Amino acid sequence: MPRHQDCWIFTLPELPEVETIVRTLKPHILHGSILSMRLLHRPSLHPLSLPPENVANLEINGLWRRGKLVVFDFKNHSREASAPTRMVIHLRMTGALLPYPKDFSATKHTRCIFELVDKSGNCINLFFDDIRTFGKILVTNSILLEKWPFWRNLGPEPLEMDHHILKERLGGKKKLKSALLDQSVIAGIGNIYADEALFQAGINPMRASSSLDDRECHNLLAALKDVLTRSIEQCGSSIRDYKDANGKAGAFQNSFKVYGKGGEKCARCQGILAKTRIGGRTTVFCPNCQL
DNA sequence: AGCGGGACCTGTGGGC
DNA sequence: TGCCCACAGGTCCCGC
Repeated sequence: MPRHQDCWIFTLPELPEVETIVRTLKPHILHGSILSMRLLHRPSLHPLSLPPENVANLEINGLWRRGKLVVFDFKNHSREASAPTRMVIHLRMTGALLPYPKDFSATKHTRCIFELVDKSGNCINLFFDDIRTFGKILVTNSILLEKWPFWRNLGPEPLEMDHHILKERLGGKKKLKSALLDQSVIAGIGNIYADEALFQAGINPMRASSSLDDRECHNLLAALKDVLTRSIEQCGSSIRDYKDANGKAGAFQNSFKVYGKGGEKCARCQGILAKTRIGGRTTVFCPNCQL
């Protein structure tokens, strides 16, 4: 049976894409119950995870985002101490969470299937599809979760930050671009929004992160909030069009000023955008506008 | 401590 | 048409 997902799928899910996924998934699964978890690909389970067998009869009473992570909160009906109270999914590069009626089958990229009953009593399969298999599922509880350094060290949310905090967070010795991608400095920023925000703020990505003054930190945070907020309003960015995506793709890719545009003209000064690598990541910026 | 490089992975696209 | 290879990205890990 052909798939016609009601939720967006993305490559490279960063903060706005994960926010969009959470928002579109909520009406389908919030206050539903996960009956079971069928793991089809072992490596997709996080090494710190409780076993999939522990997932049984868990009511989803919270679904939210932290950085690039999707977080499920469970109410435990079985009252067993071993029952998970939380599940965290990192989609990494190509992960997707797709709810379908239960008679839809897996694809070759399906790594896990959650069988659930929604709040109206309909049977739903929530598919975790992941082409490149970098994504991880962590079934956990609040105590176990704190043993995961990535979670414990996750930096503050950029949309809830003020620029004094950003200045403090950027006080290390990294290059600015690397600092923005470091999830322990600030949560949720990936390659796309780092480059877009740095361009909008007119700041060179190769600068030492601690070299930014108050005004520059203020401008950078304003730019970050602006690109993230505008992207969320447009349901994120879709880098590649999945052929079966039912036309529901994000639109913010049409607003990119620098990402993927190395060698093209700068929209501001008409100079040529430079493409380089910083911290192993492709970085595009305008050497003329970004000082 | 930070940085570069490699590893992990697969689909895509350019060059020949 | 087909083959090869670079490339894309987030995070971890290793060695300098």
